[in-house]
Amino acid sequence: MTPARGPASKPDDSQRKRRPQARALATRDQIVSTAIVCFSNLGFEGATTRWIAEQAGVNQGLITHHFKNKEELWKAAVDRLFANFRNDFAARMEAWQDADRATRVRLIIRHFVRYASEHPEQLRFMMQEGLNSGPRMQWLVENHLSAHYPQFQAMLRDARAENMLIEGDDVHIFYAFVGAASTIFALSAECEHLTGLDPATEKSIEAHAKLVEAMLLVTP
Amino acid sequence: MTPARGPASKPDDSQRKRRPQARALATRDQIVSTAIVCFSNLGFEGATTRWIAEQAGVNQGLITHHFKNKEELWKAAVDRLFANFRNDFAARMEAWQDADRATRVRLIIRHFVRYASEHPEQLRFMMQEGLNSGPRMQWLVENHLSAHYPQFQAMLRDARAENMLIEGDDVHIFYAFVGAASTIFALSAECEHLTGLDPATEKSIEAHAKLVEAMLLVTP
DNA sequence: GTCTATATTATGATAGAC
DNA sequence: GTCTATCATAATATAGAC
Repeated sequence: MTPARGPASKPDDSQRKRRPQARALATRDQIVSTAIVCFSNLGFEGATTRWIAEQAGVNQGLITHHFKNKEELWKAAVDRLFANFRNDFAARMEAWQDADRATRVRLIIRHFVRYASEHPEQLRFMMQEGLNSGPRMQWLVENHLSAHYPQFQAMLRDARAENMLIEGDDVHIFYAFVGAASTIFALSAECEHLTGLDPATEKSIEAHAKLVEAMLLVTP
Repeated sequence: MTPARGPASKPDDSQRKRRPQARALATRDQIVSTAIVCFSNLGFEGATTRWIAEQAGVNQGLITHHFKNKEELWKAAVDRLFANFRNDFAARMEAWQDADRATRVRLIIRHFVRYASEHPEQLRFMMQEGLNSGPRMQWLVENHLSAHYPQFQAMLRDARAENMLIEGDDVHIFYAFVGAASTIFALSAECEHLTGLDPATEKSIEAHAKLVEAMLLVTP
């Protein structure tokens, strides 16, 4: 397949270095992307390495080579997932730095709903693991969730300073907010079967964001 | 183990009928109860029939005998789960039939939160299956969920008639409500790891019920 | 109905050629 | 780094004694 590279029996390293590495990284990338979808839809046990490899269009042996085992692949998938989340919100917060505090609170709430609609795999992932209390859930909390919760609390502090937040303590508001914002998108297939509504349409996302905002914030 | 029943080599049916049947029903019951916990915690693929049999204290072969296969056991577990839910709410609705409409709406909302806290397995079960769109999810919607959704809509109708409901359409309010009410209990292990709060305490349940009620109903 | 033993399959992981 | 072939294991389902 690859074009002949002349009579040299052992190719020198300078030629061989870049290209294979780039391809290897692409392979790794492709496996992680596919793993995110598989794990979030089927759970850790439900997703098989064979199926992930097949969907990714790579050989099953490569999963072992790049990630050692299924558990490490799962961690790589989670890392990618939260890196995307962090990058997205970091960019937004920078864009909103000039807005006043009350407006920023509303923007964050609405954007979280929008992010949930665009990344239902993130929410499914969290629920797949959060439902039982195994070691993977613990790893997830310690390595990722625990860093995000204080950011959420900071938002609540701002909202309270503006007298716009519903009464309740942080923990209850956190889970009520996350649940209200994300469940419809995490269960989008069920929603469509049950009610006929596809929650992923622009109109539906906007309606849900408006509802969640109204649920959390008191009318002035 | 069983006391000798005399010299009769073939026991007559009248004596043999009741006792073994009662024991068989108890076995069936025990398997279903255990299956509910296992399936809701680990998901369909994660829960193994071996583990369920072991936890239930019965032989693995009995699962096949009573339920034919894993799928049928799962359906039996769902049927039991929703039967409990229906019975519980039917009893409540009867007890509240004399209350005025506005009070009944508040009672239903609060009781749903309380039920969620007392039966986190129900919510975990729904989420385990609702996250992917396989045939089990379809079965669940058609055989159980589709019967409950109109009841929820009836409650919304009452609430709107009393001008106490937040603005939004039925589908969005439904999933926002279910998510806000149940997520904290479905993810109780995660919640405790992340925040230190055990959501299953009486104080916490009451606080969450109050919050969810405030999120759904407008202040008069 | 209950149990023991086993057949069959499918999964995660590995070995080794290229 | 990539691929094929294979091992070891664990799961569902079955067969048949009691």
